[in-house]
Amino acid sequence: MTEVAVQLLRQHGVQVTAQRLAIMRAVRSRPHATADELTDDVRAVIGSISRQAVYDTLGVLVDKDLVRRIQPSGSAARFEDRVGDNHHHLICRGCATTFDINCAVGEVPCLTADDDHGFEIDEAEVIYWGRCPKCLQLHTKT
Amino acid sequence: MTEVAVQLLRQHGVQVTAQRLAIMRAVRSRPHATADELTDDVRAVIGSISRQAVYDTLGVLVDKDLVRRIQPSGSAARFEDRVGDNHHHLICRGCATTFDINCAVGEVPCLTADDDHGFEIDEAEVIYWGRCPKCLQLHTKT
DNA sequence: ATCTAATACTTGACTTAGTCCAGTTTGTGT
DNA sequence: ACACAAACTGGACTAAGTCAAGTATTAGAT
Repeated sequence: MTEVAVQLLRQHGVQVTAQRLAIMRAVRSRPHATADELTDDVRAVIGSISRQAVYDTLGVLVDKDLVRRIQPSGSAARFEDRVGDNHHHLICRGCATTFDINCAVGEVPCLTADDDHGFEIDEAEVIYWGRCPKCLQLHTKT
Repeated sequence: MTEVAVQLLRQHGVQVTAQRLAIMRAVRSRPHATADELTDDVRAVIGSISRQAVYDTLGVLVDKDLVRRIQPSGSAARFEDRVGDNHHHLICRGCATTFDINCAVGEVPCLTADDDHGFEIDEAEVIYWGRCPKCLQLHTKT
């Protein structure tokens, strides 16, 4: 029985390499990590990898919709393997902690703009900004 | 009669300087511009300005809610002076052209997450991604 | 009108995130 | 096992933004 990651890659016509598998596992085990954090994780497992391989692979995975890239203000891009369910994100302005949020109103109302200006829209990205409980305490708001 | 920009700054307890006024006018006259583009615009008007002054000023203006910062994937931060009305954005994946979009469902449904994880949420940012008519033509999709 | 303290601006070095490119290595179908 | 396409490495480079020290400007008090 072949690992699921291997199958996923094959299914999408992508060559299977040690680096790619390690990156996929890293994304899975630490959602919302930056490319740098993933690089560290991968190095801890397979010894070494070039920065370029990490960026290339993440690019390929995003392209094949095996991984989703989110890019919040003021921080590097983050990656997650939860794809295809149109969920959103809640990010702390203080510490950048990120949570997944299910689509707000049950259906997918956020997916339809009132005027599409002739665009072919393929995604509606929603980010909720605020402060997590921990950061609220620190900035003593009386 | 004092210019509106001057009044706005004074009202928010911010010193009025030639640089700040020029930046505010630039943001007003070219919405969704990057810091670099604004720098160029300002230089064209008042001769010269340091990069730092531009970043500082934009930071102050964003802080005082006189300007809003948006940070789309794969491009530098962009700024606009339309604030306080919770509108969203439609961005072309091809050329980064950006349009304002009024809140999708009339009310503000996008502002409430189904589970706030104890966060104090202050903003829901929505970005619609797609391809503008021009870019659709180029990538001949038959 | 002048002075002064606080605020803002300039310059230049630095950092972080990411890309480009040339050369080497590895995966996969035959 | 072979060959070639695809992927990886290493190093230089770029873009966006920040830091810090010194100089100039603003705005309120005299």
